[in-house]
Amino acid sequence: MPGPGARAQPTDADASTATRILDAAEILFAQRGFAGVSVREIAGQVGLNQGSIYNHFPSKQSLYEAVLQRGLTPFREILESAATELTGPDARDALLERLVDQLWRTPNIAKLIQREVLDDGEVLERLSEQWLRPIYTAGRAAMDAVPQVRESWVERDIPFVVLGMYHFLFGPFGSAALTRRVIGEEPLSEDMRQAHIDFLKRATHRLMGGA
Amino acid sequence: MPGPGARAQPTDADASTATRILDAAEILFAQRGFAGVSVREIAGQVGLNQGSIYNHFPSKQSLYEAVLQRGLTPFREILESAATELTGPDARDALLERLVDQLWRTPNIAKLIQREVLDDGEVLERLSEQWLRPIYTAGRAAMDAVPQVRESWVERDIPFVVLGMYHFLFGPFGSAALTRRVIGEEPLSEDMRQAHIDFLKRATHRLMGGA
Amino acid sequence: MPGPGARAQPTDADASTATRILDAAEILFAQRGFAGVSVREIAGQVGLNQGSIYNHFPSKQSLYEAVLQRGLTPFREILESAATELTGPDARDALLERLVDQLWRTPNIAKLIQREVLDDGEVLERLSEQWLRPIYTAGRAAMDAVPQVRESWVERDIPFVVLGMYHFLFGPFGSAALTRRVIGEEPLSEDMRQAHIDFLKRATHRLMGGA
Amino acid sequence: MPGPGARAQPTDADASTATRILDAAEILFAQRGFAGVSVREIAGQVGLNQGSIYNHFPSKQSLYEAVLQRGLTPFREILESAATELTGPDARDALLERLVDQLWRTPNIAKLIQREVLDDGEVLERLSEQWLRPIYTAGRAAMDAVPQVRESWVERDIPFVVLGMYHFLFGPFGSAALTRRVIGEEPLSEDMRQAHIDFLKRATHRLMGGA
DNA sequence: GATGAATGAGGATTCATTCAT
DNA sequence: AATGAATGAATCCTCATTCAT
Repeated sequence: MPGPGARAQPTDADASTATRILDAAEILFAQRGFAGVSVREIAGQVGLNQGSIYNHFPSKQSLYEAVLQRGLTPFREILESAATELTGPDARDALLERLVDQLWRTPNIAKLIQREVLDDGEVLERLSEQWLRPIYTAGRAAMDAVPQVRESWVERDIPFVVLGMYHFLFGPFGSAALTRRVIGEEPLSEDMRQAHIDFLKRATHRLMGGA
Repeated sequence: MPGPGARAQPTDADASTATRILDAAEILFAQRGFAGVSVREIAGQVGLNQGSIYNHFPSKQSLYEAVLQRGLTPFREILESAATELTGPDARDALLERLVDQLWRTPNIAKLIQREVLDDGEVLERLSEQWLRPIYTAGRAAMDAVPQVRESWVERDIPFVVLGMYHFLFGPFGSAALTRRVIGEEPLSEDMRQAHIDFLKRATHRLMGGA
Repeated sequence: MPGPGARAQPTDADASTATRILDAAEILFAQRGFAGVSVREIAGQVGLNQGSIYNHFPSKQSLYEAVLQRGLTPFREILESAATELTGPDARDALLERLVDQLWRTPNIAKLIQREVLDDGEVLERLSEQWLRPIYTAGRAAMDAVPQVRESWVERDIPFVVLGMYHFLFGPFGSAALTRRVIGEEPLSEDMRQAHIDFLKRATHRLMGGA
Repeated sequence: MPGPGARAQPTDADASTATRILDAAEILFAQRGFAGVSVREIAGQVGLNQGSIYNHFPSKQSLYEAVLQRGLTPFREILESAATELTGPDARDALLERLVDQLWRTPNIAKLIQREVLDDGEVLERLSEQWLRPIYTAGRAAMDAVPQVRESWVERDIPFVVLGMYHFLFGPFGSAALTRRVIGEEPLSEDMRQAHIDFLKRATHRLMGGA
């Protein structure tokens, strides 16, 4: 089983070329965004000629989308099963754990998602309509069903609580630089991973008013 | 007094050219990042020839930095005064209020900061060393002085609490698209601004273990 | 009396602006050629705004020509008087001395002339037709009148002898870098000036077959 | 065997693209200098898109250096073998002949070298340290060994004699325009080539005091 | 006369993409 | 599949020149 950040390392030479391209692209796009990365650079990272990329992906845009698609698929699966089962604190904790687990497996994807959110890109549009809105609705329903939540937040807070959950989940990846520079800890260590999971449960519990 | 998002609208034609360039650049850089914006586009937005930009800023990079510098100055002032006075819950709430206030005044800057954090850019480096680290140290000291905090979090959580505060503050701007698409609310409305401030206080209070 | 290379130093602030522009332009054009120098750079050297140049010269090209014109005028006068008097070795030596003298007074002009020759520029065209060809004709007639020359060179050599004279005269300026780097002497020193004059006489005497 | 000025004509369409670029660049750089030539113009001369140049040379500067490098290599070889064998008048004449021969093969290079000397460029720096200074030292030693030279020049003249040799060699190429305009002869004709060689030997002999 | 700002053309270089080999 | 070379558009930036102030 690959450890966290598996794709953050340069990939084995014997992986399929398409996979190696995806891996390199994922890292670079996560580091500098779509516009900040050139096809040449990706090719160079893979040890490939610039034009060879186009034997595997019809365009830079489609390569980018393939990266996202590959990275999002596990989340889609997690969310799909969750949407119907969000019944109580335990289910919520289980969901959180699976999400955090997956995020730590592909931290570049976490960054890419945050970039997409910042860019308000097309991918976000599709993502929103298909996965996030349903999950949000389910999540709100679940929260509404918990008396402690209803009592501890006013209606107006709820969106922020949800957004807060998003940031609690994704933040550590997008803010890795901040952690390193300001807090002085290596953000993607196994140590931090454990701490992230623990914190998430405690913080959620607290935000949920003790439930 | 200019309302929230003052600089989000194209600026008056009678403002100084440099200011109009800064305004246009701020909006575009916030929307699409440094690499995603061309000098030509900025110039076009101002109604200027491409080369005329260089009568006011020696390079695209320096224009970008000027945007950040202008946007960060108010925060610098807020943080400067705060660093010495972070004495208790009231001081904390006051600081939060001033920060949120400023963020809502210049939401583009909030996005730009999040982009800088994602990019781990040079600006972040300077920012970290000069202001964020000191503020973090002061903030941690303040938190350590509060018994409720010490009791309610384990040592390991603290960095996440701090990061969480960052996300509570900045998140709504960077995630505006998410709010609009998933939650279905207009994220930069006056309504949301009020809700943001209220939520922040409540959430902080709660994260601080009731203090 | 100004020493050699008078115009090679930045000029007095109280000289007329046009003169200061000419001085700066002369130095820069000599160093890097017409295409290698920008109007902005000249203006900067004079401490003037870019546009101010155009209060004194209608275009970069015309400034360049003014530099040449100013620099060439003394030579024109020398050559004009010489063309009619080139009667024997003494007249020849006197002409040489006056030419070398003038060249050392304005070494930048010497370089500029060599650049013009390399570029086969328009200035060279006018120069050739008006002064150089007449002087050449007169010079050849003078040489033909000297038995030692007739005897010591074949007809075919004469153009090269003349060209050689040109290079003996102008070479040390255009090749100043060579002198400095290869021979290891400071090429524009007073010492070298004296040596140049002495050498020229000896070399000419020798090339002229002892006359 | 290619005649003189072989590279002065636009090159065969079936030569390698890099070679055709080098050929076009050599001609243009010789005519107008580095700053006076645009990449677009070189590309146009080769019938290539502007950007295609960069498939063969990473920058204009490096293309320029490649032109020089290619042109200088034969001289390097000539000088390398000569530096050790400069034993007497015959060796000197042989060296001269080989140099003139090579210069007439690549007259553009002769002009380029003169431009470099005028510009005091980086190439000149490297050239000086590696080839010219050693050759100069060897040449001076050779001259010092010849009694006629010692007797016919004063110590102070020697650098000028050496510079004079340089100009006798390279002058006709850089001054081609002068020859054409003032003397009225076609400077790069086979006729002139022969005359150049003959003159050089005679002039050298004379400058060397008959040796 | 000087200035700062404007302009359009052109500077070198990079871009994503195509295509023959 | 992979490559090297080609392309046209776009990149940032500098150019000479103009003009209102």
